[in-house]
Amino acid sequence: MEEQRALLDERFPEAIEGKKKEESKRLEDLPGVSGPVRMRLAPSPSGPMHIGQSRMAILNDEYVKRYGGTLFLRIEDTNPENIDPDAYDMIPEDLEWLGVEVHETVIQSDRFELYYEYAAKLLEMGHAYICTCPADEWRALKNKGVACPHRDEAPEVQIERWEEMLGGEYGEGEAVYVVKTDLNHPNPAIRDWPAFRIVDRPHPRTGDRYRVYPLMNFSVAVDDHELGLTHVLRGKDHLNNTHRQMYLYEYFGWEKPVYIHYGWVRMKDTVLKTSLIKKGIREGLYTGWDDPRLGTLRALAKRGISPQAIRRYWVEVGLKEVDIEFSWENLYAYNREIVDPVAKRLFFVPNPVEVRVSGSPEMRAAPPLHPSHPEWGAREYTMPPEFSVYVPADEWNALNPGDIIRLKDLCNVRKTANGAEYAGNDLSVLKRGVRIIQWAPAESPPATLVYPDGSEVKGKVEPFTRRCIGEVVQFERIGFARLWDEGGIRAYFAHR
RNA sequence: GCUCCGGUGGUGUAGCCCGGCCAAGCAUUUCGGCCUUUCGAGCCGACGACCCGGGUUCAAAUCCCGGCCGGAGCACCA
Repeated sequence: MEEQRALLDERFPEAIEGKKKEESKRLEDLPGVSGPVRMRLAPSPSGPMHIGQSRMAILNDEYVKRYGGTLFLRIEDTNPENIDPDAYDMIPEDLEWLGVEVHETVIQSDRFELYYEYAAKLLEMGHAYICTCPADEWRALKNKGVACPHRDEAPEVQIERWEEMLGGEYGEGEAVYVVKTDLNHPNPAIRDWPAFRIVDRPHPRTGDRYRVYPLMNFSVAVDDHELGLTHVLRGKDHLNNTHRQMYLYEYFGWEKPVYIHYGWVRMKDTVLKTSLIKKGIREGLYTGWDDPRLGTLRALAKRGISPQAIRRYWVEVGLKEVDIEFSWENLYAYNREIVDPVAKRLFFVPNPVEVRVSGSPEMRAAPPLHPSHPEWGAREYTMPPEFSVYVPADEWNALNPGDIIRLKDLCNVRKTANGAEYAGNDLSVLKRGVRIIQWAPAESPPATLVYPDGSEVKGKVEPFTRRCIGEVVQFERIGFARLWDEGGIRAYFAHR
């Protein structure tokens, strides 16, 4: 694929750039930009990235590239119960594939001391407390707008309890660090929120060195400030979190970044949920993170969906707060535009039937590798007299004896009672409505075409296919697919 | 239930802030036609939308009110 890309760049730079310019819409300008921007991607390391998550990556990258500045990758691994150690490597790999340029990476589990420092300060200022009530009691009180007994105790007492919490005096669930906001806030989601909790489970990176873990709202706010972010792009599911975090900004007197909340993306028929995928892989339902049925970037890459198409898609979608329906059709259309000019044409014969053609002379077939680029050459096959070919069974069986059909770029044949006979090479029969089908020579290797729904179709591919492993090709009359050698040729279908 | 968002063709989006140039633009899909030894690409054309109801105004997709519909959050997850 990389080679194809290079080829395209070299020979037809205008094919990429020109099109992009005239057809791509420009992303809306970011409000409040004065000078370089500082933005972030903040995935949690629970698995590789999926198409949904690529939105924030692409959009952040687009803006940092437009305005100049710094893009941080911040791995949010403050919940030891939801970490896949492999994700620390998979996420950067996925970002690189997407063409997202990360300037600096920070990992939150390296920064516990920093969070603790701010936590202590906040206690001293009287804006937080350690609560040792049972969780449900505390929550019930809060929902009624009532302070729990610990809320109003003096900062010295709070500090002391905090030290005890850090020192291991409490077990899981026995103490929690809560940030005070406003108990009478009309939105109960905004009222006092927990900022640190105790977890005994070892962390994949820090082991059992820490047991007091910051919750997302605290670590995110501290890091957003520490990294000097100017703009934060986040899903609107974080709207309330933004409100919560604003209290920290107020208490500490920090300058606030510009927040932009974008809507949800509904994705029908696509498995995105990391936990479900993981379960599926474990149980053998999926072949791996790149199973073609999944919405992971790895799965899309395997099928030959290009990162450029994904970028184009998200740029078109933009940053509105409305929820949207993800459109595979639109993504495929963009991908087709990118892949069509570079994909070699090949014949795949699904459910093949072998047909003997009698009465033919020796022939040379040379179907072009690409109809728009004759200079790329052709796939060349010499057909002996009386040759055999594979053709699609359903199309062949639909013919009646005496019917003529054209083998593309080879010759015409007439169906007979038990085979076929040569019927000349006159192209004018096409005007009379003779159909053209693809074919594969007798010595063709088998191949399997794997569809995104997981179904597979067995067939034959012309021998040239062996030389295209790794590439995205177009099987004529079928569609685009990417070729892999997995102990036999397997083609993963992208789209028509 | 409470709090907060939002509603432009099948899908996505432009316009809405600063009412008229919007009898609504673009992309994609679908359907025709041309071209083509692929049912791909390309070219040409067509269908298709301002959630509803009031109000303000000479004039509303754009402003105001009400309703309806959709979504998010209300975790010691992120």
